[in-house]
Amino acid sequence: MTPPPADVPARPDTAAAQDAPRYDFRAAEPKWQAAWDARRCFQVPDVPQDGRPKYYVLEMFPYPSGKIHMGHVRNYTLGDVVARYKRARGMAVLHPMGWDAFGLPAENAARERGIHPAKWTWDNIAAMRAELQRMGLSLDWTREFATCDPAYYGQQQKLFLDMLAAGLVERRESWVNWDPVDGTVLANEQVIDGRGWRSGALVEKKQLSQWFLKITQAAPDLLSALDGLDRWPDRVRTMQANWIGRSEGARLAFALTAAEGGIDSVEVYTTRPDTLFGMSFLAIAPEHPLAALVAARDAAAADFVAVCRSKGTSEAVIETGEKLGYDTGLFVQHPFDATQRFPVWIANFVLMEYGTGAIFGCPGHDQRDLDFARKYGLPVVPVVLPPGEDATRFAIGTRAHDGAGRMINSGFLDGMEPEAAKSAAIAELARLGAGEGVVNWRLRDWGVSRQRYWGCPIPVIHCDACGVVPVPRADLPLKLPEDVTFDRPGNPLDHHPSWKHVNCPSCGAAARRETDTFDTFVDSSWYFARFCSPHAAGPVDRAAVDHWLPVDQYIGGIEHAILHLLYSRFFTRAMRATGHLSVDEPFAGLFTQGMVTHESYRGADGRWLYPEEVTRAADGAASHVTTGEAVTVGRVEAMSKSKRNTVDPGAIIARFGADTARWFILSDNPPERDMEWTESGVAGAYKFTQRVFRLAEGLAEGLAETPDFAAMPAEFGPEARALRRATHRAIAAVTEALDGFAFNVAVARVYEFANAIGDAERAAATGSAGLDWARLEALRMLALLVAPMMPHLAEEVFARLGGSGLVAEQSWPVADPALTAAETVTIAMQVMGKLRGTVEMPPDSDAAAVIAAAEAEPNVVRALEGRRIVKRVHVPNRIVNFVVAG
RNA sequence: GCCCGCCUGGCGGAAUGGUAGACGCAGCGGACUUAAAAUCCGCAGCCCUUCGGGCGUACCGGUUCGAGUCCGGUGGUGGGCACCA
Repeated sequence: MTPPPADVPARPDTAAAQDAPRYDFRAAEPKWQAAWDARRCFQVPDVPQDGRPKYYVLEMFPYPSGKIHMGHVRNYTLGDVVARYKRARGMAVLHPMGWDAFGLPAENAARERGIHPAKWTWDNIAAMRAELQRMGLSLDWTREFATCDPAYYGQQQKLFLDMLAAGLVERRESWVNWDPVDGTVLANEQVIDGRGWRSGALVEKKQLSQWFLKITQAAPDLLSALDGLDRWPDRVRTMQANWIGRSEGARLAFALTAAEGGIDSVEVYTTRPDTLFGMSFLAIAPEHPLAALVAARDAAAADFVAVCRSKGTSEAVIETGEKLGYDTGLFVQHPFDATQRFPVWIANFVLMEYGTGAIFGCPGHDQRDLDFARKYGLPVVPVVLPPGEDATRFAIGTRAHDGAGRMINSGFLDGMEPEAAKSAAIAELARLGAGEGVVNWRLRDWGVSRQRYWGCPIPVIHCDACGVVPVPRADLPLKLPEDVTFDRPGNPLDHHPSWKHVNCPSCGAAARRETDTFDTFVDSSWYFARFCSPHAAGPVDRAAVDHWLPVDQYIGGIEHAILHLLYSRFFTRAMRATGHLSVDEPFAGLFTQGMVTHESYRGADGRWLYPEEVTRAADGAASHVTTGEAVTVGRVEAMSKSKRNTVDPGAIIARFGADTARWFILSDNPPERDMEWTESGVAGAYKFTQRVFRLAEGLAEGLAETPDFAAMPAEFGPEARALRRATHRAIAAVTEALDGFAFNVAVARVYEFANAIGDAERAAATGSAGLDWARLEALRMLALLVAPMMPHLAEEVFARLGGSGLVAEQSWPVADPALTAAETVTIAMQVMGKLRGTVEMPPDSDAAAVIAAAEAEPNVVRALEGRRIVKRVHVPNRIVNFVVAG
């Protein structure tokens, strides 16, 4: 075990400090967790009858990697604060937890270490569950499930068959990243610089027949319903809207001057039909059917297509790579002027998945087209003249002009603005029968087939006579075979000796099971619904989902802003269409948290070092704890295993306690921002847990007997009144902060409150009337206010102050407005917006009184000297501002 | 490349268009202690010589009596880009 860094206090359990009473979290945390458990504080029925309003809090469930990381601690702490707070506010809170348990890492572990994916996964779940339970989360563990359990994925298979029957599923060809050496499909993240991560082989695109969920059918609804998601962050809604990508444009056909293998025209989608007269070439995707025809007779074209194919399927790679083209020698005619001909190029930046897989190139007004035209010496004709430019001299340089202006060089469109020209061009295309105005969507159908073992089997059978036949429902769940090996490349399901060989349920002839499994995004697209009735015989219990859905507050990482959330929104619609639930949106409220970051460290030899291997001297110099060699402190960045800048939550909780970890993670900064984990921050949070405990002990020990909380004194002295004002202001402020997800502000208000209690403790010797009672009130309220954040400490303090029952079962306190009112307000006095002083006034003083007070202030008088007051601005209880002339 | 964020003292951050820097961390000074740790109290944006004044929320510009906050642009930095979860 490595010694603690120099700036962290000695281990609390061995620290000297015999004089100060110490909060023993090691005893308290398990004790209160057991107490909550015994009282089943956090369990709710599938269909409650007690009339409390429902509140469903959900954090994105974890992938069971084996250990929780700080991102989990942050996510589940945020959710737990909400759950505990809403429960205290009188709501029936559903707060479940489970495991997103299928996925690639389990197969990687199997290949690398020979562990079966199931054993690896279930062992990881057991370890992570224990860690989560030590955090003291208010979870209903009776609802726990893992997606790799047939009890879950069998229900998912039923949902799929329902969607198949409802016409929401389709089988078709699509392109995948193929590793020819490993004989396997690669995820984009497994393609590194165009090569397979394990084999190093050049990756190629390959076409496979795959299952698709028809999410594009829902595109208009998925887009328009975003408006109603008013408790989602705007940026997530914007990102989804852009992803769905509705655009208005034109679809038009360009006739080839000579037909190629039966193809006599190329269809193009464009959002800029107004710029058709600026065309200088036509470009098709390397996967376009016409490209294949050309490649069949032209070896150089075939080579070019093969090079493009080696780039993989990632859009980021395609769009950032060098723009390359191949001139096919073919020509198309301009739809408005058949005498004009343009070359047809195959271009690597044209995406087959978007529009029609072909574009017309207008270099003057599209940057990508311009880059391409400059590279290959194609003409650049400006057709939109920017305002203030001279048509006879305007030319495009290295920047395409995509802004406003008037049409030039454009025949019948000349003089129009682009918007009008779009309509006119579309009308003309329609008149000529060459094209039409269309709405296009960027969103593509959701390919759910994966050539992997550790996923939910797709429940269909392929029969030569009958085609695709669903697995009979009586045979569900269709379980994964357990006797699989990972000693050779490819999908173990595919080369299992017997699993895929079945008889056709329809005709009885020999047939083959589908050996693909579902994308793990399918598993996570309906788990929130299953949590409502995790033991139901069907996918969901209708009464349970009707009661609990939608999720009132969903919390997770911003990295899921698009795919997971969009797929879940689609799945909810598909489940409604197939009669499983009634809501149309799964998540009424969404909160996206930032990442947890840490400094990174490198030793003299360039190796990354773990934080516990590094110690910092007083001057900030870093060195290795054992060798003493100098350490380079690197950037603060997201915790990752490769940079070794991770901090193990298990170690933190063992050393400082769960409440300390929770408190620090909440206090550091606003939850939507990235937070930096620092050792001094944890130490500070730990000190505060002790301070709260000491404040409570200070009252309990300083008095012969604890005041009777039920008997409020008739009279309070000035100190007691001040404390009571602080107490009720803290209640109001913490409540407001929690409602607004401003947990760091809630923490700050608690600190202020604790400072006020400390002041009262020192004043206690004066014997101020009612002060002991006010201190008891303050400390009990403090316990209630910190309870969502530090639940164990809250219970301990509350119990020591004579509270009966559990804090977890107490109602949230309510501030008394009579006690929170201010006696005076501070009004800022400005001259021309510059602060010249402040004045104390009774609240809601009228303008004349405030202005008179300001004009009597020497500093203001000095600033006004020799100037004429033009205007006096008065904002009640805030400021007075003199506008002067001269 | 495209889409979306973020940028305030040494650090994390606070601030319905109305006193910028609450609160915490680190720091400095003091109390307590034989001493240290722990604890408690106080100070603290930068600059000018003080009463007082100037500057200051990445940078440039705009709207406003008044801008960290609203608008336009620039720079830096982070997330996503469809088979990682």
